[in-house]
Amino acid sequence: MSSTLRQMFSEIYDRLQTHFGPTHWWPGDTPFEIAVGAILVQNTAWVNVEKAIRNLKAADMLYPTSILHADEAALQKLLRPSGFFRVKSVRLRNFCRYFVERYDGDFERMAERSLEELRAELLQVPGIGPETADDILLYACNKPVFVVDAYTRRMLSRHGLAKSAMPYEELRALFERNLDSDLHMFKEYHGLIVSAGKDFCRRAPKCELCPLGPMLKNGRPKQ
DNA sequence: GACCAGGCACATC
DNA sequence: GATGTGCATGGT
Repeated sequence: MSSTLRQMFSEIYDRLQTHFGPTHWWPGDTPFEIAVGAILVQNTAWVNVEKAIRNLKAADMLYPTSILHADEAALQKLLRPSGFFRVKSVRLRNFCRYFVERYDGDFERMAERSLEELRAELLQVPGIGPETADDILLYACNKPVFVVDAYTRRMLSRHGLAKSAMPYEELRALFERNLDSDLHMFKEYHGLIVSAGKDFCRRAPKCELCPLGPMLKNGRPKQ
């Protein structure tokens, strides 16, 4: 059974890759922009996050110290299009404070530490939960961790591979147990799930266009 | 005009 | 420890 799951996770990746090609996920010019996006995208559509990031860039504010010392009302105004702007301004500042005080705003220095140490630290920052921490670890710090998000849950539950209520850590472990630990592949796998989630799995209970459709039946691989 | 979107923290039971 | 709720904008 374990080897079956392993084969299945591998085939899911292959099929998505064949269908979508390279995703080059996550979008963002710098690791800091990636971290900001990871916080702003919490329970929010990405198109709205892009607007807020554009605002930050236009205001020349997309730097840890700029955000840290920004006027609260001014920061909130820039974040407005991404929703939840009052909590997000606080969460963004919490991350920037940690990042500047501990690593002098330098992702290379941050990445010198181990995955486990960084994950524990990030989860201590108020406003950074498991998914946001793993986004930052994988795409900004280049640590091989598998990101689980709403699309991932949806894909697994739609295809009968896991219950959507399964806790985050269990889902992450499920992937990490059944995949080789490979940074590039983890980045692409998540990018592919996002692509598939956006294009095929948003509403339909059965997504007939889904590249995984023909493979999965009741959670078992179809020969 | 309802409903949803790549979460998280906190309160309550 | 499970479950519910506030946070808020913008697209469908």
